[in-house]
Amino acid sequence: MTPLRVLLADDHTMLREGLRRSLAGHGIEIVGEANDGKAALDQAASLKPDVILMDVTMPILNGIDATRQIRRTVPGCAVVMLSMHGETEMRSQAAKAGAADYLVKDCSTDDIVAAIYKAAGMPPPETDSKVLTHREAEILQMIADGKGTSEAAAALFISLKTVKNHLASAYAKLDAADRTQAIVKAAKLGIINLDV
Amino acid sequence: MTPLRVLLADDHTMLREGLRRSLAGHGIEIVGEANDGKAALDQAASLKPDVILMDVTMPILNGIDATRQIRRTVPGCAVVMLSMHGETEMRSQAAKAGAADYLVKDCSTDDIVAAIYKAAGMPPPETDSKVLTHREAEILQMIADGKGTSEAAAALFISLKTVKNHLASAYAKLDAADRTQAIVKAAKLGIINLDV
DNA sequence: ACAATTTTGGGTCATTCGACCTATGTAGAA
DNA sequence: TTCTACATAGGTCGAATGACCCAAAATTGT
Repeated sequence: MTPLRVLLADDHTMLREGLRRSLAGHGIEIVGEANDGKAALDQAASLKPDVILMDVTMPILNGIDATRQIRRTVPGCAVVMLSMHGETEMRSQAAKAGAADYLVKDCSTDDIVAAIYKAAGMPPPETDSKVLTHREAEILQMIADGKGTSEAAAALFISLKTVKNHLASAYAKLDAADRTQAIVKAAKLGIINLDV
Repeated sequence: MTPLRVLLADDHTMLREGLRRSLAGHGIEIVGEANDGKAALDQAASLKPDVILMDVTMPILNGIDATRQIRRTVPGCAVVMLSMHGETEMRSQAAKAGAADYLVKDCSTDDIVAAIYKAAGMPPPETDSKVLTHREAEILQMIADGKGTSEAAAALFISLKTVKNHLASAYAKLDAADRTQAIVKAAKLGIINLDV
């Protein structure tokens, strides 16, 4: 019922925003973001997230060392490590530091979601909040970002009619009377994201 | 810059929601709500809010006793007491327990805001995010809550035209092209609230 | 008392929106 | 293969929306 509370720890803002977007709609709530290992440590203590998605290479304090300390000081937080490459060496170090999992950054969103739930000791919510199709959610997100119907159509290289159809379908599924309600409801469900 | 983190402790859900609404748009973030004194104690420790708005009469553990314990265990949290009545007796007990202020529940939102900032040792943000007039924000909130234009008009006993005018005015101030963008922007600014 | 702001109300206009309908191609599942 | 779901695209139609004007109470501040 209550969404998994996740902390993002990565020094790349762009990647964090991408993750924030990608993880929306999977019952995952991003409760905080950290730029470096030290910040991750602090936020882990104060926010007590269920899971921390932590990059290996970060300034000030690297992800491995941060994980080791977090596992000691905040044992309730599971840590999923992210890395650019899949070096065996790193994997074992991460495991030794107490990481629940180790992912390479080019894996799919579903992989990340699965790893997060596995780390939290929960099964992924399957069809849970997957009320909307990818396309519907994508278009709804663009509307929430301030694009108009025709702008969304242009950006996606599809017809205005198609955008309207997807929106209409989304409204029906969300039981929303208009796009404003749809945005609000989708945001509440975590299907789209109003941040950034 | 960063909003004041406030915890609401009151056993009346309705009053909490009202406060949540009222305090939006004053640079105040409601980080949690508690139903009773014990929950307030727990959440004060875990959330470490800047200020706690605490009712005097609550089940399990009353507000005065909860305040006393919180002031001892989480000295960083200032406590503003709320009461139905302004008994002198209570006031002095609250002060003795370490409350920063004591408000009667029929005071205005501005009074509460002022008390919260005073308790946090900060000046209220004056004209800060007061981009919209009360009426504009009120109507925008109703739209966000799923009401249509005419429903809002009916609820406020004013003309449909007036509602449209307020909305148009709000759009202009928020630099929003339509109501959806206006809702999103207003929510980001904390002027309205998408929760509840 | 006066000025400024807010709230209220009106009108017109083109544009957009959402409801309702059908239809095609492409997947994937049974 | 057949069936289902999805994405794509079109049409029509009435209603709602937003842009652009305007003005008069009511409130507030000075």
